[in-house]
Amino acid sequence: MSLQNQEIAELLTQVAQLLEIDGANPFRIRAYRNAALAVENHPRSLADMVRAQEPLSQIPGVGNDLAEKIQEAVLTGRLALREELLQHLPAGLLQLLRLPGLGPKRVRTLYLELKISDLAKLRAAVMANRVQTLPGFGPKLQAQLLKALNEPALQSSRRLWAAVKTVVDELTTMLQGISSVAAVSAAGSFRRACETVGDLDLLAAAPKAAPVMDAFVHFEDVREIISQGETRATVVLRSGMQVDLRVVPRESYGAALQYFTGSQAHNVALRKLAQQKNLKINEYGVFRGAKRLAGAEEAEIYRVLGLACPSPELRENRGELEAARLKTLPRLVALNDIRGDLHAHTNATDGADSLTAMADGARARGYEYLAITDHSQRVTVAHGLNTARLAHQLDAIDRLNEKGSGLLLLKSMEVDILEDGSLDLPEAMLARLDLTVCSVHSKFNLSRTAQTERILRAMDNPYFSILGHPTGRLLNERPPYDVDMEKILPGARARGCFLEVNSHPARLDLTDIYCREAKNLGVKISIATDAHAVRDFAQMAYGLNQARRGWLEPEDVLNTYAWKDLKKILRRK
DNA sequence: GCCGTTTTCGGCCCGACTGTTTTCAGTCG
Repeated sequence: MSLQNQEIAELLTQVAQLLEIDGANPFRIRAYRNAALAVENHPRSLADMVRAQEPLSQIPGVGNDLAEKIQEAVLTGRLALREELLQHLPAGLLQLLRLPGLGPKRVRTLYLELKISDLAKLRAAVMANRVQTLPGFGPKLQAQLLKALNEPALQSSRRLWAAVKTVVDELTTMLQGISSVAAVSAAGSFRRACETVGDLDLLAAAPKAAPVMDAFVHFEDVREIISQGETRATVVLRSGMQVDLRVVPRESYGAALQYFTGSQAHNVALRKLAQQKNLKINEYGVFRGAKRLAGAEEAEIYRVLGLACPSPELRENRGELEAARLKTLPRLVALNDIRGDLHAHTNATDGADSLTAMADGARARGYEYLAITDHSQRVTVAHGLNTARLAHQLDAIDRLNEKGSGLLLLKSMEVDILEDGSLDLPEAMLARLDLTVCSVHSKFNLSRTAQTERILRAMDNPYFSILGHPTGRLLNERPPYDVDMEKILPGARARGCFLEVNSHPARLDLTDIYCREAKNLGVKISIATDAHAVRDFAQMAYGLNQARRGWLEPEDVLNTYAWKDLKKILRRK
């Protein structure tokens, strides 16, 4: 199996880190880092491009030399340069780089002066008090290293966006309560609506930073202050989450918000663009010489560069700057475009609420329709419906619809895709449904080929409508099953099938990259909550995040259509 | 190592904070 883009990016990053410890030309190192970012964010599989003999040097940041190295990585799974570097720089040094306070220079010093090549040797040297006497080290740094070695949990773990949202709401409310604060926002990966967030970045506008910083570091939930300067502070909350706050004057708020929202790759590209126009961007504004051209509002920053303002979700340097220049940015799908939910369970299987309660909940959200998609028989742990119980439910739905409450209940089921690719419901029953959500709930560990064929075979069934949670992953818990999305998407296209973005905060598959690929192929997406209770309907926001990161517009999303139109879209030829 | 509507050579995004220093290097985002 050939390397994924992320694995190629990881190899390039490792080379950059090793070159850095080696003391190589900083600009050469940057070239490897830039290339790693470009590869990681590239919408197409580089392995496919190599196979199709498409030139990799068309990717910005990848020149002839790196194109050759990437090709080597794809074809052999290895990089000769990386292995040469590892001849004289042990791989354990890369672990040392992850400790806060240790960068390439200090790691190099540790290795050259004390032959420290891994975490265990570092611990021994720290315990023997030998680190604090090295040049560039001191007692405080040594103590900090010991602490980090003793608390591996401090090494950053990423949290679900939905979990961070709670913290953001709390902290922004607290900061907004300070009378001098003119504006507050989360920035960074949270604002870009990434599926997980590492450190949380917050930004506030106030004429004087000191009172805001003071309130922040004394917030009741703060466990530890990592650093505190005049305008920036970093704390760790009791939950272990690290939060950075930056305070700027109101006239710089837009520039700071742009800057701290990132992504890094987006900002680097934006600054290069500014340079070409003889402008300088920093977190205080856009400047020509000493003259500030913009700063108070984020959109101004883009405007003075001749760009439309891309939504934060798009800022990954995946073509949004080009689209901003051409004024062709997408009109991203939003909550008020959503007309219904196409994946929901009731207490007939593993849901918590009754059919009528779910219908009432959907109506309360202003939806036009709700598909009831209880599990099929095979999912015994969820008490899946057999033919008789499903028939009973369909009759109940008919009776509710006849009452005409303003909400249309769609007859559906989350039908299991069995190992051989057949569907877990007889054809006569499938024929009674308005649509189906078909999902894999077993045999996650099939080979990539077998798993892909299993799903494509299921899609051959004319009653297959939507592939539910397409990769089966649970963020921070379970990896996706091995499936070739580069085959599934065109396969769905050819068969008139659709894919789901599952809005459960830990699922969120389809991922952003594949949402975009689906859009490009003309495969429409269902953004669905997989609600197991009325309260879960609120999860729609999380699925929307992912869809927006994937550049989806209302017309790309099944459940933005009125039922009379959706019915036609779903119809198989 | 990449890149070019001033350049095929000579640049390369920018600033805050800390600790180790004695004016600043290293780290981080």
